[in-house]
Amino acid sequence: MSAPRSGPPAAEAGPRQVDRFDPATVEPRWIEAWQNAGVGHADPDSDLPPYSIAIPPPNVTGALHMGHALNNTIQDVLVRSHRMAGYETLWICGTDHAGIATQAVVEKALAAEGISRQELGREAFVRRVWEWKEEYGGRIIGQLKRLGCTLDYGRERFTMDEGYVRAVLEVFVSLHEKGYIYRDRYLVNWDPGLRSAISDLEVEDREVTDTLVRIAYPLTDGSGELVVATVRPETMLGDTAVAVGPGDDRYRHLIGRTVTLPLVGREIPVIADEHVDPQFGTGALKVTPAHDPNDFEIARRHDLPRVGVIGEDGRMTADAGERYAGLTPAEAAERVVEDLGAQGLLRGSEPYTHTVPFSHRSGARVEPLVSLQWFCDMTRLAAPAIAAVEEGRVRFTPAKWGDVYLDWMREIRPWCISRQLWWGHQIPVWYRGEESYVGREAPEGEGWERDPDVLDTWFSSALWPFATLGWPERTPELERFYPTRVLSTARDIIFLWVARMVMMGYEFMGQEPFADVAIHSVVQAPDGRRMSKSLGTGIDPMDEIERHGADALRFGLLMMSSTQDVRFSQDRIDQGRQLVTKLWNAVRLVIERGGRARAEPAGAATLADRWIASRVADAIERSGAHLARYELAPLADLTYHAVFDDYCDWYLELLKAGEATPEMAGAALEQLLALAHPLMPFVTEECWSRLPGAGGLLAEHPPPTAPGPRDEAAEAELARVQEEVNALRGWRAQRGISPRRRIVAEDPHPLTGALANVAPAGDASGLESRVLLRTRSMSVGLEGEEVDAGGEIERLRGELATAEGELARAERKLADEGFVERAPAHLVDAEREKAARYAAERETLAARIAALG
RNA sequence: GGGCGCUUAGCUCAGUUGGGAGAGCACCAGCUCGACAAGCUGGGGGUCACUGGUUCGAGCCCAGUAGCGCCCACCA
Repeated sequence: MSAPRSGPPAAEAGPRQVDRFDPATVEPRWIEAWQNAGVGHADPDSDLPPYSIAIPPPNVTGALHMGHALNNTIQDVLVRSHRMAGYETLWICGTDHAGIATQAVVEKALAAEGISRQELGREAFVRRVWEWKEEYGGRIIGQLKRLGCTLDYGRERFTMDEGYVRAVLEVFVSLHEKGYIYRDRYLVNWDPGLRSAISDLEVEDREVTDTLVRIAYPLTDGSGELVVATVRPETMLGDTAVAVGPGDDRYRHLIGRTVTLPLVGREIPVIADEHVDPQFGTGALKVTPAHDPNDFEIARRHDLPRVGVIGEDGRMTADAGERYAGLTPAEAAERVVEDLGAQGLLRGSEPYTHTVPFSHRSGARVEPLVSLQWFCDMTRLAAPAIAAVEEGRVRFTPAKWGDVYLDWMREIRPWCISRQLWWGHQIPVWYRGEESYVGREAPEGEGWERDPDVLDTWFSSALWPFATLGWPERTPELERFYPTRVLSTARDIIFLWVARMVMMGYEFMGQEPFADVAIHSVVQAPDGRRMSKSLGTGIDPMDEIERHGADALRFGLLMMSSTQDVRFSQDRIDQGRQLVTKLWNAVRLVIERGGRARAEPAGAATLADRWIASRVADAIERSGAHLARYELAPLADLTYHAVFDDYCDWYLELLKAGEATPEMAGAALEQLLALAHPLMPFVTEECWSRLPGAGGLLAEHPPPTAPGPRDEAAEAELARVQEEVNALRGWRAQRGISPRRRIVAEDPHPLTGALANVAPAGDASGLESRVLLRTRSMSVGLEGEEVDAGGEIERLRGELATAEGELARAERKLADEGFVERAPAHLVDAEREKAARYAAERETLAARIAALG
């Protein structure tokens, strides 16, 4: 009887005003409250067992990106859980100076002012970078706070702060004394864009189509020519040999003779080397030791000279000859081909697609060239780090990443640690004439010049887990919190960073830097591409926080997280937001019904109470198991369903129906808030603060404990209720019967009655003639309704068909001797029970159809 | 060239030892009943990439094929 609402527009009020949860106003309050309470602060003198994590330090250039948001959410979940569980928890906070990246950003800013770093000079430039760091370095820390991360902000470190510089110097000097660090003229990956050497790990291969040119090298004695193939014709100017396969009959007679290098006139030998593939090109390989890694090795084997024709400026050197010096390699290539053509020495060309190294940093094509650099030999450092993973003292999750790590470590090569940059740890080596000095401080005496190069950023990052704790001093923090417990990261820096931390940890602390390495997903753009600013595919986590709140973002990211790459899913963030709202509203209801925190269940617990206690116990148990295995998505999922399904959908409905007590409602809610808190700290903290009887911060609450024991009987009984209620709801929906219309049933469970508006039939036999729904445990009828025989028969026939299908299926299985003999007994029994039940149902249905028809 | 991973509902993804395929979103239908319309209830929707094998039984184990992705690698 709903009269159409009419009247003045004012009366048409929208939905009733509700007290909504607003993350934008609530969340910042708690950041401050946690900070004031010292929630992230770690005390090395505490008696509690330690639990520490070192944050992968974000670059000072940076803003929080989605990968940071996920990684730091994971770490905060771990840290908050352990803090609640009674560990003295330290989450080490800090940022990385990120040599190349930061220098590039500042250079770019200078360029906008029309200044180059060279014009500014080194000292002034470095000052500018420090200013930049002061201005922007704090931004990402602020963003971590906004995400809810409970780092120990009071102990913030920077990879170039005073103490850290001491640690780096100490390590360099020590490794040099041990003979691991040495200086050598060696072929390195030269980045002409950066004008610096870069390490193997900073090189990426890209596919490029070049032209393979065939060039004739005349034999010196004039008896013919040898044709070589190359994609880099300009490098011929630096050739010092031609190599052929040792077993290649075409060229056997030429080995030991010489050819005259065109355009240059140098007489160079024809040599035999295993490296040459007779099948490729002409089977003759021009050898340019100064600009090709293979040729470099060939030259070593054959003791050939090296002629560098490309310089560190990326241009042809004087050794390339007057006609080419100063040109870019591309220009030189063109001119070389032209000149060779003029001399009639070209023997054809073809397009050739191959992979070519590019700088990961500047994007420039890497120019391999021989250069004087500092290297660190890794073989001795690697040994204990390999053993650690083999023996399980450092465990990767998922374990396959341990194999990837080991494969790389076992083939480890020297690490080029010097960079021709200005921003970074300057190499602690001084020169005076032929003398050199390696030390923590400048040597005594006049005329010493410090090595201008700086160390690879990862050299300092490798010390992070112990340098941040005060090493080389034996500080209380170091004693207490090293080794850390877990390193959380994506897989892309396993070699660059993780492996090097393990090596340095063993070398300088004699202990692994962390017990676990938890590798999480890389978050891709929704279309599967990389999230990147330049591609325009980036999604800013701060935008998501602004729109949906940090809790929703955290939950969504955890749901997405996995062991493989995942596409960013807005829907998961929405799911998080819904859980936030649900929790909020649940608390409102519980408060309204007199629920309290820390409530002692007064009277006898009801069935519903026993059931929710058991469900909460189950959720807590499972969450602990997931947490221990770094399974964050299942953890988030079970939290969602514990709150949504068990507590809100079922338990609170029972509470409203008077079948549960406010005491248990409060007690269970308290534990669910504690359970969800590490995932969604803000809304849970806010809810906690509103719950009568609650005091103190949820962040400092003990870990969730079940408000009652596991209760199989209660769970089984409620499963029956759920089955009945679901059947009734489905039936009502199908028949268009309002939930408000009361129906009768033969022997419904009392809770079914309460939830589904069902009353026991006064006269069960009377009901039998108008049974409209049958579940495993009850028959349902509608009072006052005459059964429409036709429609009812049709419906019953449908049910009959289903029952017969199920029966046939069960019988088929039971007829299978293999199944009956070999399957576990409980499965066979279950199948027998099923067969019996459906057989009975078939009879009942057939009888009812007969009665109606 | 070597290695690793992926392929499950329209979309994004779960699926722990092999024992009747799940979630969120989307879609359809019905609901304002005092926690929640940022909601509730119900529903439809899948040849688990393909082929073969092992097994009483395979999304799951094995072999192979195809497509996609990632990592490592010194063939001009």
